[in-house]
Amino acid sequence: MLQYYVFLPNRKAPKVATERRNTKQKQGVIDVLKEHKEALSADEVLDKLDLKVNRVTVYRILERFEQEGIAHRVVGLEGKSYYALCSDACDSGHHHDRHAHFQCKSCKSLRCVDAEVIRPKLDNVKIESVSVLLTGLCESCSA
Amino acid sequence: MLQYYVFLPNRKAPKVATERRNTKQKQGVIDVLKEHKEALSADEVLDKLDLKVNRVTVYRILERFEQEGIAHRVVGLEGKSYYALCSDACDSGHHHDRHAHFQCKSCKSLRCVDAEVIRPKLDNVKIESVSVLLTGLCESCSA
DNA sequence: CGTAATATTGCAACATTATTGCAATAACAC
DNA sequence: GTGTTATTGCAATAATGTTGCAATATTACG
Ligand SMILES: [Mn+2]
Ligand SMILES: [Mn+2]
Ligand SMILES: [Zn+2]
Ligand SMILES: [Zn+2]
Repeated sequence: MLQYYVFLPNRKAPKVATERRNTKQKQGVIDVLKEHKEALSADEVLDKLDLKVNRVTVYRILERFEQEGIAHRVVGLEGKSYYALCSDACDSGHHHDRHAHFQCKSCKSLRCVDAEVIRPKLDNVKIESVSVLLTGLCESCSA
Repeated sequence: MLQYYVFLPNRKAPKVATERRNTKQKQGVIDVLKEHKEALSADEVLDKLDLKVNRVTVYRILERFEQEGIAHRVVGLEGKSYYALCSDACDSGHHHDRHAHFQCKSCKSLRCVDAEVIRPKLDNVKIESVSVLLTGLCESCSA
């Protein structure tokens, strides 16, 4: 069966198949993200990859996954980016995840939490995204 | 009149006065933050300072202002830190600002918005802070 | 299948933001 | 004024992410 960039179940093929190529590096990143419930930084992904992949490639893959709606990005309190696979049906360019995230102040681990986020109204400006980051001590660190 | 670290009106003097010293650099940073309604990054503060101050010093001053409850820090989507004076009565180590922030996707300008943020409950972990970052295009950039 | 087109990768260099160590300076208590 | 030491400035370093470009590997197509 011919596959067009099918990394995840229920994933639509892009209009022009040749625009995207299925590589073992991308698949590796997908696998790592799938295996971990926490959101991961580029370095964390790199560490957990079986395959030897260049640092820059991981950055580029994660960036593209975000654009394509395969993963979403969360900025931690230290300014680092963390990525997690999108659970909802996110489109290329439009994320529909509307959940909050939690980051541990101590170990910096960051994860999606099951708390829906509502989009407030603001005068004069149109709000395109809302990010909610909760912080505190995680289970391990508070024990 | 003798002043003990009195940069802002209604500011309590610390227990031991010698722990804190009133310098023209700190006063300069305070003045810059007071003059601008937007939250400012370290570099922006540096630019707007009349006084010539070292870059590292600005970082250190802003960091301490946050610890002392003089200013609060917001992390933008690019991972940079922005600072704004605390309006509420924030204590050393405890911020009581409970408002959201808005950042323009285009010009990256970031500002406090008058939308109160409630603290959600989470199982297993105690939430210590909540940050809400709204993004979109600011008035200037959408025109 | 074999070939051509080109998306993707790897490497090295660079950019940006922030931190650290340490000696020089300056604010404050007395 | 003098001494103590918090604060500053400077240079070096760290951490995260980006860019240019040549080499490579994936896909389309005959
Ligand atoms: Mn998430
Ligand atoms: Mn604010
Ligand atoms: Zn933790
Ligand atoms: Zn703008």
